[in-house]
Amino acid sequence: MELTGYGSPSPGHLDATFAALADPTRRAILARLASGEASVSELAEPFAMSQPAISKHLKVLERAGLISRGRDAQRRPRRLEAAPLAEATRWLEHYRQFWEENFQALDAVLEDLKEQEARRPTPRKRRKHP
Amino acid sequence: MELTGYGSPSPGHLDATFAALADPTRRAILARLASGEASVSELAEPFAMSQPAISKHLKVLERAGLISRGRDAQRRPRRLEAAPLAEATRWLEHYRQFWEENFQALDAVLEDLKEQEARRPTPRKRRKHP
DNA sequence: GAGTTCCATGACCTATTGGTTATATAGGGC
DNA sequence: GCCCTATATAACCAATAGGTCATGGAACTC
Repeated sequence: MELTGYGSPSPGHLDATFAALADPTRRAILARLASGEASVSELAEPFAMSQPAISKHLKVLERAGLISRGRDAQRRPRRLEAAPLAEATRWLEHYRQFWEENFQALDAVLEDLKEQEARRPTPRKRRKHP
Repeated sequence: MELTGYGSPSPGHLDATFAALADPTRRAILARLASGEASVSELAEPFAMSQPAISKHLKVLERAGLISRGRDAQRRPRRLEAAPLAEATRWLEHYRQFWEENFQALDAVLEDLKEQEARRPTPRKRRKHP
């Protein structure tokens, strides 16, 4: 089995990763696993749904590479595998600069508008976004 | 209907945000919008799918608060709204510490294995996770 | 070996997703 | 007013998602 290579941010994984993260039950499961591995029944206990439903969620998480399955007697403890989270984070980081700059830029634009409106009385046509 | 409010980063939004990010077409659209606002037809152009399909994707992005709609003549230029991305990133950041530690731990384990294998010839039973 | 615990899987149901085509609406150019 | 461009919307369809209940199977307990 191959760890997602460092070199190949194969975007197919992002699909599965983000899809897995889109469900609150699954996010809660990951949160639980962040504090250590846990058996299926332990993971199921907080939720008002059947064990098979949890197993399905676990399968989704596993196919996204977000968890792995161990074995300990009858138990199949799940453990968090953070690599896909790292990959997803890297994708989002790509935008961090953007939104941070964005708020600064917004301020700048507002300043600019104040100045310009103080000078020119009427702006013109083809408005872009306000 | 108005601009997506600045105010409510409720966690219900994480569902919609991650779900929106789970599709490669939508991620590509966001990437495109990171370099400036664009009309629907501009956004649709790179893709081998119909305009209504793109409009549907845009609706998903909009309901997730990831984009907003402007108006310019007949055009309805979309603009990136990074706030939900920030929220998603914050959720993931929660795990950053975890996976960074994890890789350190992995290194440590690998070191350890090298040492141990140099000494003991055969390891044993009741494996928990490798 | 019989029962029990833990988990996985199959069959089923409904709602949602992601695409299609066809049509409607809104605004600008002439 | 008429047509063209840009976008939205409706109706439809197949596939997937997220649950259910029932059953199966592996591994411990006694």
